[in-house]
Amino acid sequence: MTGQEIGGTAGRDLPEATVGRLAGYLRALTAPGTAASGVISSSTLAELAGVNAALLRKDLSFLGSHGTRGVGYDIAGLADEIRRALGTHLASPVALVGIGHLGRALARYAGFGGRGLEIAALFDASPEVIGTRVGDLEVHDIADVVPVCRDRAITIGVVATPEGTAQQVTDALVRAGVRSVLNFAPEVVVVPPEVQLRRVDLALELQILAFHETRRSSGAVGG
Amino acid sequence: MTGQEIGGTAGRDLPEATVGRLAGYLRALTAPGTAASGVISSSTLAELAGVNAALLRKDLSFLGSHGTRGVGYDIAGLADEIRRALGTHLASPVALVGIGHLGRALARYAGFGGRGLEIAALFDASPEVIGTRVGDLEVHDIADVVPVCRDRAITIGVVATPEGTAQQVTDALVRAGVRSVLNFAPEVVVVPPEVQLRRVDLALELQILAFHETRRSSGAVGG
DNA sequence: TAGATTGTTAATCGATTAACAATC
DNA sequence: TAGATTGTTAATCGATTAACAATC
Repeated sequence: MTGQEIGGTAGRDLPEATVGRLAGYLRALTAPGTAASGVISSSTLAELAGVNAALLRKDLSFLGSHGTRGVGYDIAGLADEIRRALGTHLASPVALVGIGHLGRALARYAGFGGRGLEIAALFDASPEVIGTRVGDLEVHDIADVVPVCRDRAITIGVVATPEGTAQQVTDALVRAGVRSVLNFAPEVVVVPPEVQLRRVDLALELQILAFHETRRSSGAVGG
Repeated sequence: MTGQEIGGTAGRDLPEATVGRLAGYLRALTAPGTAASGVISSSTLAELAGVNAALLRKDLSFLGSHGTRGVGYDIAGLADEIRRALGTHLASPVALVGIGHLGRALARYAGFGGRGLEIAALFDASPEVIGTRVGDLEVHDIADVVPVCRDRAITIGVVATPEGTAQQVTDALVRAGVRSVLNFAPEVVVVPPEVQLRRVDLALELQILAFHETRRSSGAVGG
């Protein structure tokens, strides 16, 4: 799992944490408030992205990116380099399972397009939802997940179903050829070793926040 | 920022990462599939929670928790210890701003109750939404955020509004006395130093997943 | 006692930061 | 040249893991 340099192509082997931040840099670079051309210094961009400038430079150095000493980074060029590194030009098709409120929020989320992601198929188990449309897409029966995903060459799946269903939904996605799963259900899901799994627990972040808040109000720490 | 032991009370000074996992242990301990009484070993619980057993024992050691060597941990007793450490018995009131799909998903999220969190007030800016009800709660005008939050002693806020509004909504929450903010909008938000801020970027997790997926399918690493 | 499992130490790993030589 | 800013090194920090003595 340590740095394997492959074929001399720079920017292949990015630390996990760097990948997560690069998206933030790209967002800052392309935000309405940022000039589209010209140069930007690491300290300015770092402030826009909310990180330390040394960390930003370190992250960019993984891309083999080269700014100009004494000057800064070319805005358009840097944006292109990050896009290339993240593969945002490839528009990976994504299957979204569970068309409740969270699923709809994700389906309509505007930010996907520019980030190399395209919601390509929607699935649900409820007869009232199957056959309806959300935006441009029709909601399919989860029972059809295998043919639909195969047909659209979908390899990424998002599980936004109610608690208790995540494992079977994930199993179905894996049978359909999905190799990466993002699970929003607050359950442990098991996948074969060749399948990548990430989890987002919406309540957890809030719980962590509440923990610190409670600690403060009970006077545990000064300041 | 290094371990300050305060007043001899065990479990006060938990590493950030430990706090996040404790919630997962509690969930596993209280899941339907787990016995409610008896003992459980660190390796069994670790598997249920999806973590390494040594890490689990280390996390629990921060609580001053004491299992029984050669036996394991008392299930009910451990659950209580974790609840106490996380403060889940305190039911912190939370204000939720932005009653779109994401906001509704959060408002109805069943998992909050048992986790020390209570959505106590809803706010939106849209006249069509203000005055409607979601579950037991009426949606208030965001303009009323100060009196409503003060009245209900709310110190935690969740921002689930469309892009471009997060900063002003956060400012309003801070004016209303909120000291911890969870921001779901994919923007950098600035808060006074005494206010705690966390961010969740829903698209980011998917983008990270897609990055690894793309890497694999382009043959960058052997599998 | 023998077997099992904790609690803790020490080693490892990865991520962040400060500092500064290189260089535009 | 003088000033500015990168790219990189070394120091630091925190989190994870393996190993094992303690002990039930």
